[in-house]
Amino acid sequence: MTNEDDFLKNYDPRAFAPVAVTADVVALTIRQDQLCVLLVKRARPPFNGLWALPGSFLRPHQTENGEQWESLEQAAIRALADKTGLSAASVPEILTGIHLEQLCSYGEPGRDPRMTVVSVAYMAFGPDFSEPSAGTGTSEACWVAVSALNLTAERQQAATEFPLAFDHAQIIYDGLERARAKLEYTGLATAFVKETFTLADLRRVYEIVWDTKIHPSNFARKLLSARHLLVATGENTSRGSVAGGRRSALYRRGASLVLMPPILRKELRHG
Amino acid sequence: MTNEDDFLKNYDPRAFAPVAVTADVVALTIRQDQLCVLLVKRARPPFNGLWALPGSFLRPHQTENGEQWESLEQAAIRALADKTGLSAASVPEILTGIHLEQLCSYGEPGRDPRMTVVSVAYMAFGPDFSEPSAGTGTSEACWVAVSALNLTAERQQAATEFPLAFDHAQIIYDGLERARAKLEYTGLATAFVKETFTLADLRRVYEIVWDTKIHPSNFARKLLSARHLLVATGENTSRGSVAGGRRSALYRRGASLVLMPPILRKELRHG
DNA sequence: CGAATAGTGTCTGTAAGACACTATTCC
DNA sequence: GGAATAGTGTCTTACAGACACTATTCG
Repeated sequence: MTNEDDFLKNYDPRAFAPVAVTADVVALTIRQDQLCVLLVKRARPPFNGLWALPGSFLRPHQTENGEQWESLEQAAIRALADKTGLSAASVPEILTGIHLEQLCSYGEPGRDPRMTVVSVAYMAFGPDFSEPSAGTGTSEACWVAVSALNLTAERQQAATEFPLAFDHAQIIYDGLERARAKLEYTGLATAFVKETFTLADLRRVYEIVWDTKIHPSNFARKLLSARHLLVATGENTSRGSVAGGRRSALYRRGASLVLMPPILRKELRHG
Repeated sequence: MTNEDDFLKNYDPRAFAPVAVTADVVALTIRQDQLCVLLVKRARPPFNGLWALPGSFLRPHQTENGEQWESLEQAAIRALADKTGLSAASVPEILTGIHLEQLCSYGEPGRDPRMTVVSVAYMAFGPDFSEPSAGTGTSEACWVAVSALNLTAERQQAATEFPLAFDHAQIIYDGLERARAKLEYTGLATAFVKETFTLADLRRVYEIVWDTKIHPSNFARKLLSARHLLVATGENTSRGSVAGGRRSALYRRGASLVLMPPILRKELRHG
């Protein structure tokens, strides 16, 4: 393959017009009975002062073998770490118990006024990220209830306290749809709770993300009938709720991530 | 916002190290009772002589307002048109009745030996694309039965007549999974058949994509019970099959794209 | 004890899968 | 007529949703 070798030696990557790639993260968690997304307040143009998803340009870093590029997923993790004031050292730590997955890519011309930017959006689900604090290029970072974003069915925003930069309203909208859909047929809800949890904890996740009430006993029957989704620890909670009540059994994530048969949202049933 | 304006005026996009973005298309259709994917044979390095998905670098084109970049979707359509010998003029035409959707993005360092390349993969589903012919940079283009690719569960290839370039084995594997999954809960099967079709045509799509047998009458009951998925045209086929048989009713896609309740694949039922 | 929560048992309606049976149509 | 396909009717089983009832636990 000397042909291939010659070709590569003479290849000039800068012959192409520049495109930039970013990894943006839609991080979701549940706080105070509300579904919240992690946002940062931009401290520089473009969209200075508006709110945005934590994101980062895909970039090379130095290794002993010279310049080495990071993967999209690494860039997403770095965005989550940088912009929330977590040290790079704690990256493996914040990933413990945090579920990261790719959402979608966005590349409409003009979505970034600087140049053509393709953003690969990721989703992060977690029970409790550490308290955010502003990172480079941002003046603030906080968890914002998604209801406060006033997202419309057209994936835009109505008047809000948190105006979003770029096309991030659209990305967050898509991310929420993904999260709601995945609760139906996967064990994603377990990503929102701590390592051990009760069925009531899980039910609360569904009720908050879907904004519905769910019948407790049927819910328990359904989740426990899915094989290898939940594993009983044999332990119980140390006490009932403040208002009284029996102590409930504790569970842990099982080997399976699929919820079969699925729980279908009422509004979607019957097409 | 003069601050923003100043910032943009002085912004140099070439300050960033180069990344390239491509749109690659996993085009699927059914030919001769086989699920087939569109592949091109590369006629230049890298991976000269190996098979690849039709793809194209995201690039600017000239308009009356100067340089304007295309969207990811436009690049995907262009890849489908260019590399299959269809003229650019026929692009709207080939899109008639072809369903295009984004699959996933791939950006592992080293996946392209030339430079860092992020590929945004799209899926295209159609009843019958026009006959492919080699485009720029390719020596051949044809529909290859996915079974001939010998894809393994690890998203690699076993020995095959069609060795794939880059990480395209992985992309195709992911695309097939997506297609199989979407048959369960959407009307995607209608994208594989002509504008009017019989229930047997649809059933054949399921049987080929899932590689299973499906009970005809239960299948019909299921699809007809999904509201607004199919619309009876009132017409029948002009004749039965070669071997005899009653004439069957013809249907058209309805307004709905969701199949609710879903048809679950046997191997996935019960978790 | 009374209120609140966890968990079990049971009934009912819906629908999936299986299959028998009728209706056509080609050869 | 015989084979093949389209479409209908019905039986059985499984399970979702509803709800009554028991078991705990806190104040």
